[in-house]
Amino acid sequence: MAKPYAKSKEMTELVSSTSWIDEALSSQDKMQDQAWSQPAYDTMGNINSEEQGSMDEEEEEEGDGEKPKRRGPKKKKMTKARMERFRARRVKANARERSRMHGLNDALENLRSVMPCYSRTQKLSKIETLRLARNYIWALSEVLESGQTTEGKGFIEMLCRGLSQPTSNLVAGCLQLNSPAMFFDKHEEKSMICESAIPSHTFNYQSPGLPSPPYGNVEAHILHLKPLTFKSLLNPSFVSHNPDCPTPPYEGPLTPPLSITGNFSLKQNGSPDLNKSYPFISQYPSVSLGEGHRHASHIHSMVPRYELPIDMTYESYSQHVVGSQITGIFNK
DNA sequence: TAGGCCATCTGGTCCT
DNA sequence: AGGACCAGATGGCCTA
Repeated sequence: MAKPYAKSKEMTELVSSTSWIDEALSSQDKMQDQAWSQPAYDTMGNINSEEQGSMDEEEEEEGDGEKPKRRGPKKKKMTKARMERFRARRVKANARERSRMHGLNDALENLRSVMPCYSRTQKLSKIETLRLARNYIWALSEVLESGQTTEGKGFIEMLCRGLSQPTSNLVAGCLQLNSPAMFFDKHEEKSMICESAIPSHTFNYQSPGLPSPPYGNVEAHILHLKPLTFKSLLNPSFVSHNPDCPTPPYEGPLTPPLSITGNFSLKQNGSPDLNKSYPFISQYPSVSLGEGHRHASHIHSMVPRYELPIDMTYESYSQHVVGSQITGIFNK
């Protein structure tokens, strides 16, 4: 089952460290040195005559008089010098490729950080990040064009389209948790929460009969939604131990607000908004945008994208924010 | 143990 | 020639 990917400790340290590449390079060089120090074999598994004879000529006529002559450029034999050059090229190319992929991953991490549901410890997989990003853009477009609210099932449905069930749970859990009013406005929705017999710790965002992850029918995903159980959320062990915990405790500086122009703008000076002790913290402190962007900015700021402060559990959050509303329901 | 996800290596292709 | 990009192969890690 696809689960939000959590990097191992070593991997996290490796990525965050600046010295990883040197170490990786040196260790890989060592390994490759060992590999390359072995006698050179040709494609048939025979020891290369150049290695045996230690000739330094780079090109040599191939001495097989039996096989028919081949057209095209003659295949150069791998002399020692050519092998060394090839090895050096290969090592450099590998390093470049690693660097390129790290750049790609950095970009992906940036993308993750502006998703409506972000955690550094429990990351969306690459493919799910891209899918969620696509949905996010689409959902925001819908909000802008049709005036649809971001605080409703419709918004969550748009976000969850095509996502795997675990990711849908994650996103829905995040957004529902931070938009409690959404599910307490209507009587029937209260009933759904109270009546849903939900096993253990998972968000019951599943749709019975739905193809298992990864990517079942989109409509099935969103049309069979049930709200999460706040009961499970209120269990501290759920927050601290459960791998499905939607947003682990906030653990770092806020992610930069997304500029409407498509650039990521980062407030250089501490924003008063960031220093406030919110029960949960908006990711988008007010930014100065042009008149034309005002509406878009407003819409964007409405997107329920929050992370819990580090010292706040879901329980304390729920008690603090939802208060008697939830308590009353659970006491039934 | 299978499956998902990942990083890395590698060879091919295209471009400068 | 060398760099960027890509896709396939491989093996490690993690979880159900």
